Formats: sequence, C-alpha cells, structure tokens
Amino acid sequence: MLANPKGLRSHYASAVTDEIIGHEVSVCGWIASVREHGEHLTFIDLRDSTGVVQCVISDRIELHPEWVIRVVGKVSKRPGGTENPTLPSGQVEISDASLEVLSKANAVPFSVSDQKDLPDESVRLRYRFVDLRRARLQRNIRTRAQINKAIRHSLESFGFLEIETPMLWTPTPEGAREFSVPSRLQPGNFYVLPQSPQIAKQLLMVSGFDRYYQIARCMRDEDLRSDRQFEFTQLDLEASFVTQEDVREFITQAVSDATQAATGQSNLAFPSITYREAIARYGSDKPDIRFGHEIFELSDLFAGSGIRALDQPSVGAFIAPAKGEFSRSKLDQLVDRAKALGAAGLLWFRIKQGTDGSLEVDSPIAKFLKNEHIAEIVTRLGAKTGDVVLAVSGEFKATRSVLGTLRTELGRANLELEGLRYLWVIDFPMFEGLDDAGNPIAAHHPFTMPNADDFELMFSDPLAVRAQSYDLVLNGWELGSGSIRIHDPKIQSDVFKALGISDEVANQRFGFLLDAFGFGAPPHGGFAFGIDRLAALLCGEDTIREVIAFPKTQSGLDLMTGAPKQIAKDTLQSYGLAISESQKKA
RNA sequence: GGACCUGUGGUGCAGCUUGGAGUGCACGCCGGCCUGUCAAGCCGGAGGCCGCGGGUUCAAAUCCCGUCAGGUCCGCCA
Repeated sequence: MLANPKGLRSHYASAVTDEIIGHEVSVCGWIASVREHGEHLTFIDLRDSTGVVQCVISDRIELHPEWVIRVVGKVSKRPGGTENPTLPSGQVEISDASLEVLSKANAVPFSVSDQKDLPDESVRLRYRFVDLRRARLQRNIRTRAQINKAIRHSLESFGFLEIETPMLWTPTPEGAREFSVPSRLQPGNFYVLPQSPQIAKQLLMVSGFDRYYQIARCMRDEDLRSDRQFEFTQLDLEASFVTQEDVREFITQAVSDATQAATGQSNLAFPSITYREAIARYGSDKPDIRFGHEIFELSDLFAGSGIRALDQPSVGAFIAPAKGEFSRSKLDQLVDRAKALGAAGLLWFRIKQGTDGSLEVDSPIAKFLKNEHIAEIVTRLGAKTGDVVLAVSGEFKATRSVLGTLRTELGRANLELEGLRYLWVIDFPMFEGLDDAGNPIAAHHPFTMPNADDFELMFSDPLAVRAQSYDLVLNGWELGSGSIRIHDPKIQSDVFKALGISDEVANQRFGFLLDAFGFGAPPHGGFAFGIDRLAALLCGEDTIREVIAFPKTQSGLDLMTGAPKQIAKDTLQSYGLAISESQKKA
C-alpha cells in the first residue's frame, strides 16, 4: 500500500504478510490492544497508518493502549487454527519480538476503534488527534488526498495551470458575509478572506492565463451546517475562449477521475436537465435522482371542476416512496409537515381496488372525485394498487417547493438508496425573484452571461432571462456551479442596470475588474465545486466534518484549540481596535 | 434571529412519563490470575457538582424557567 518505509522501521503493518515469512522486520506504531496470557505470552496488536499486525512477546513488561512502540522480530506463520481472516496480516505474526517503548500515553478518553459506538461529537472534536487515528477517518483523509491528486492530474492533462490567488483580498459587499482581517500598517482598514477566488480568476483570464485552476481555500462567515463549514475547499477553474459545454466537459472528466480514484467506479453517467424541468419533475434545483417518484402536473385535469382544493393554477402530485403501508397517523404527520413547509394543505389518495375490480381511492376528498379523475391520476403517475399519491396545489413555484422537499425526505427515509448519480442542471434563470425595491436578484453572481436569445427580455421580463450557468449535483447535493462570464462592458453595464446597481456603485465595488475588462478581456467561463462535499459523498459520509481533519462545531468553535479567543490588548491597539463592553463574552 | 433533539463516573446507554438514598447495563481504567489470544477470559477494586444557575416541593437526575455546550433544520450561504 505504501512504499519505502525508512528510519526506525522496515515495513508497514499491512505489509507484514505471508509473502515475507522468515524475514526479520521492524514495525512502528501505536498499541491497539494488549492480551496478556500469564508470565510468558503476550499478544500486541500494533496499529500504524496502514493497518494492524499482531506481535508476540514472551517476556512481561508494562504496556498500555496507545503507547507508541517499535517491534523487531521475525515474520512467522501463525500456528494452525489461530489465523485471523479479518486482518490482511492475519495469516502471520511477528514472533519472538523485542519491543521498545518510544512514547508512553495517558489513558485515552475513548477507544480508537470503528467497532464501538462513537462518543459524542464534542468529545471527538476535543480530542480530534485521537479520533483521527480511527481507520475510518484515516481512510477518509487519504481518500480526500486521492481526489485532489486525481483532479490535479486530470486538469493538468487538459493544460490547466495551477495559480495561487491572494488570501488577503478586498471587501466586496455582494454575496456571502466575509471574514475581516484588520490591517496593522493601515490602521482602521481591513482586508477580507476570499469567499471564493471569483474575481481574481477572471483577472487571470484578462492576463492571458487561459486555463487556470486552483484547489482553493475559501471562507464564508455564514451559519454552519452538516455540509457547510466556515472554511471549505473548492476546485476553482476558469478558461478562456470556451463554451459552457467545454467547461462542463473539463469538470465531468475531473470529477469522473476523482470518483474512480476514490471508489474505483468508472463510466458513470453525467446526464443534464434544465432548471425548469428539474423544478417541474423533482421540485428542486438539485434533484436526488437515485430514485424516481417524479412529480406530475394535474391542474389541467381539474380546471373548471369546481373542486376548490384542486381547481388551482398548479397541482403537483407524486407517488409517496413507502416502506410498508402509510398509516392514517403517518399521513396526518405528512399533512402537518406540508403545512410547516408552507403549503395550504396536502391531499392524499390511496389507490385501491373496488369490490367490482374497478379502481377506487381512499382520500379526504374521495367523494368529489369522478372515476375519470382517478383513472387519469393512476395512468399519468403509473400508480399501482396500494400506492399513496400525495398532491399539493397552489402556485407552481410553491407546490414544487413543498413537493420537492417531501419527495426527498420520504425517499431518503423509506428507500434503499445507493450508488452515485451525477446530474448537470443547466439553463438556470439569470435572476431569482425581486428585492424590496423591485429589482431582480442575481441568481448566480452579477458577472454571469445571459443567454444570447434572452437579451431583449432583460428589462421587459427579467425573470424569464436564462443565464449561461450550470450546477453539478450528486445524489441531491449541490457540488458546485459555474457560468460563462460577461466580457463585454456593454452587457455588464446592462446587467448592473437590471440589478439596480448604478455605474457609480459598480465602479466603487468592482472598479478594478471593470477597468481590466476595458483592456482586452477574452470570452471566458468557469466552474467551482466543493471538494469537501465530493469527498464526503464518495466516502459515504453524512457530513463534511468526517472528511476534514480539524472541523469546527455548528457554533463556530474549535473545541480542540478553544478558538476563537480573546487577543492581547496591545495587539488590538496595534490595529487601532477596541472591544466594546457589550460585545465581550467570557 | 428561530424550531426541534440531546447532555447521568473516562466512554456508550438505561433511569425522567407517574418526584422518595446516585440505582442498573456494557466498555474503559487500576490490581491479581492466566502459554494461542485477537474488541481475550476469570476474580477483585476505584471512580459521580446527574452540563450550569434559579424556581416549585417536606423531598428534584426526574417538574418549571433561564443559560451553556453538541447535533439536525429554517433564515443565511451573490
């Protein structure tokens, strides 16, 4: 697995196999377990970064778990019947071993084992250096490195050049909240940590580095989630003279290679779907397509029917993913859940066979439904006897939002989901909704190129303008997004105008970028995706904390170091800063 | 900013609904025994501000209020 051990050891633990029986080896690592059998026989499981090997010593010395030791001895075949098939090294052992204690250890607060119930995450984080010894985290961190390596290799083969960009950047008031860094040499002024290298990489395009990439650390001072930390890592990429199809091809190749490196799986499909279709069929712009249960539109069926709950602009319905039967109380819970998600209500239809063999439904509104309604619902959704159909009516956007959440929640709770299902979501809208002043809100960032066919809608019907932007989705997680950027100052000016950003404000915020675009900007576009999320999904983890060596808690604390902490008064003074009494926290 | 779940020897849990002596299980730790175990086994032992503060009560791990910490989610994440 690993080559060329040096120094104090000749072999890694997992390299001690029946192929080197008779060799004298020296191995180094931590004591995973000690099994004493009287005065003259002790078994020690020695654990290193590759695995575990059993050592046998015949004298009795003081030994405890997690002590660091070096063992020198001869590789022997284990006596018949004592092999351990669960270990790669289980056919052999290091016998007649002499043992040197390199470092003693206090009793660890929890066992370094994947086989036991894990301690509370706060305990794991407090002693992260111990937690990281566990095989699963060792594997995750290594897999993550393999992913980075594969991505680098893939992009280098396309001629991409790795370029670093500043960590001390300039405030840009749009977008995510930034971490501020006070300046000592310019007291009262601040750098910010980059929320992404977006503007820097566009400047690199102006500079003629036509294929740039970076495995970039980014910081956003926003609330944390299972898939979000303050600090995260993204593959950041930008290329000149390319179409959006070119960019997606680069990313597809890099992600495929990373997937193969991490999981061995190859030839995975990367289908694409338009944003509109994703919302209509899955109620989400990041659909989990590991399962179907798609949403169907039924409003046409009930238009003019007079059934108030269904005679609505939009009626979306899908077959509920089920594990066994839906009890009445379970259905009541779903109705509550739908209401909590903002729906006026949730209609359910249990498909059943009537005594005469015809189709019937159990439903709160069964008595209003005609036979042709039932037949059409069943036909359109492909429902079978026993299925429960859930429907939400109202405005299109609202119904899809509620149904999409229910579909995802029920699917993940009730179905056996496995495999990796990538999906490109394309043709995102340029703007999403209007702000309080009635101006459109940029769906991506304000440098995103509108679809050429939609230019004329920019001011007449901005919400209908599609952007040349695209997201990559894996198993319902948004991995990342990208776009073709605006390189034409006239179009950029129109977009700022549509967003309600005056030339003056635009110059104030992004003057240096607009300035640069006046000196010969190539058409360009790019992408960025989250390495943490990709690594978590490829490792089969539910949170990105499991693929980050030293993550923070949801309240932004580092339980191991105690950060954030107060800093010395004279340090504050050198920045020209003071902490107000009301802000002080013990 | 908000909602929900959790907090009991070093660790994982039970106890809380219906208040009555820190009670129980598993692991770990310490000591002893043990020559083929492998999450070794057997015997013995130590270890607790029941997160913290307040309230109700004759009496609180248990009920109430607040607070802190961990998690999940909403808002937020151009």
